[in-house]
Amino acid sequence: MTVVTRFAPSPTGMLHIGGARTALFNWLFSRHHGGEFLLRVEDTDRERSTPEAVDAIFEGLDWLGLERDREPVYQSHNLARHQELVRQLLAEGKAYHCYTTPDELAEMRDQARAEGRPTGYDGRWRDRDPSDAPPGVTPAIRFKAPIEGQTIIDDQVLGEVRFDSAQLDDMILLRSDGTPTYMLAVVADDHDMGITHVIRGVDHLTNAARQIQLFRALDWEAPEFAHIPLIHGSDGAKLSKRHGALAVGAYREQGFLPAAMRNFLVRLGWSHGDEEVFSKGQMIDLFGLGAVGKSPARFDMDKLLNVNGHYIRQSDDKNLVIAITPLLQGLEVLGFLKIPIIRIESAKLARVEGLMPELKKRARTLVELAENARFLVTTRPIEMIPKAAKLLKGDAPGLLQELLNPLKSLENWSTEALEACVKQFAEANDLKLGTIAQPLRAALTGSNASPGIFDVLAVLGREESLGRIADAASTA
RNA sequence: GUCCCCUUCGUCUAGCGGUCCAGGACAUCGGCCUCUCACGCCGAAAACAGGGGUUCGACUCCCCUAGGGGACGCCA
Repeated sequence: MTVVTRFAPSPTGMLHIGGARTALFNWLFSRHHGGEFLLRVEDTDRERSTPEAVDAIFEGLDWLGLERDREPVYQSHNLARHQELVRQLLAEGKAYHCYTTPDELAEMRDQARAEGRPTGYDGRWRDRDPSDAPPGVTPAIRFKAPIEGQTIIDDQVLGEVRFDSAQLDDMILLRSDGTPTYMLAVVADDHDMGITHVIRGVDHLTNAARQIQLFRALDWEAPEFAHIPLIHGSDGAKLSKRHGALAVGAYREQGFLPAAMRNFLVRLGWSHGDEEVFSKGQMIDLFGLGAVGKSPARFDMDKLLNVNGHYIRQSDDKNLVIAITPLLQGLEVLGFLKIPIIRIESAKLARVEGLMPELKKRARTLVELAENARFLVTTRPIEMIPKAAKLLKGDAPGLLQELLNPLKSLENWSTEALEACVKQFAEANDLKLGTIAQPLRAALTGSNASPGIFDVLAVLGREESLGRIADAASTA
């Protein structure tokens, strides 16, 4: 049997971190088994679904590298089939018309809660004669759920979970306006799409029980279910925008790499011994539902940052330059067009690439990387941060002025030669290296922290370096 | 309120009855490297929620309590 999984978001919002992980697990599971990963847009909701949200979800999945097989299914397109199924259930006596109004329902729930009873629908129209139907009320259609016994979910992550059937009320299959509800649509579409494994958040656990009942009523075999624990915020509460429930697009903007995101996400709930780093291929090889934990995980930004830093260090220098070039240019939005504010000559980009091996050790996001590389592409006189300006007080300008001479006469502008030259200068003047290196750093980078100063000198080149040093020397 | 699920260092987790005075990673704190900041390396501190069982032996199995989470819509 070929494994077929699906990711079924409702396009009422962005693709957030929890949804992304659900998608990842479904994708990994299908890839591991050489099966298919499908996408279904659950847009049975009236106005709440938007095309923008659909686009955002597709973009998010693309960015994460979770390619789908087959074209996405739009649940709303299956309206006729859903309605037909309800007619069938009705004809078989497995569903019935319910004339209870929303107000009555609310009243019923309040009372049940007050009396300590389950708050579900009490089945008041289940066996009532249709001739009792009040005039002017268009009925909804409810499922005639089994009253006795238990419904058992053999969950691939949680194990066996049982619900007393009495606990599961008669859910609505078709709204009074004739549109199908989620519960019916999911079952119908999962069956029609040939879904073999449903992997989703535990918030769907009770739904699984209801859906199993529906599968039985329809005489269909239910898929396997796997309910994965939710992701909580750093304070243990439900994940909200305050602590990371951002759209995946927001993470891209913050400079996270898809590979890092995948690695971070897969480790939230899944593990393989002591291993922390997994390539796409390794994840696919190793992933299994048996190694998925049952307890909820908290979102940890520090860990994400660390993982991202790791992947940045592993990345190819050229690719990193390409990735940060737009950040370096800055983008001005004019209508639909994004236009670079600054044109950067290729010679300057070459500097960035030259220093990249050093730069990438110091960044945990692409945004940070770009910021740290910015001094390489700015034009003289460069800006100084306050801490750098401070380094250029006192003797510093004078020392830099003196350093200019040996530097100017240097034949070979290489890291090694530059290091030898500056060290010799320090020794000759009885200075600790730091005494000259720090002002030099400020002069060249405008900052008090940067990659090794000799590397910076070498990458900046003779002319630019000398110019920047002269600029700083004349601040006195 | 009813039902369901979960519970190992601050966080993510390893552990599937003895190999555990509990291992890894992030974060934290020391140290080394050192021109700064990083990277890297070395080291430290840090957990089996509590109580009962079962067993020769429980982090591992069962029960209870506590805490946390989820579901209870003519939303998905």
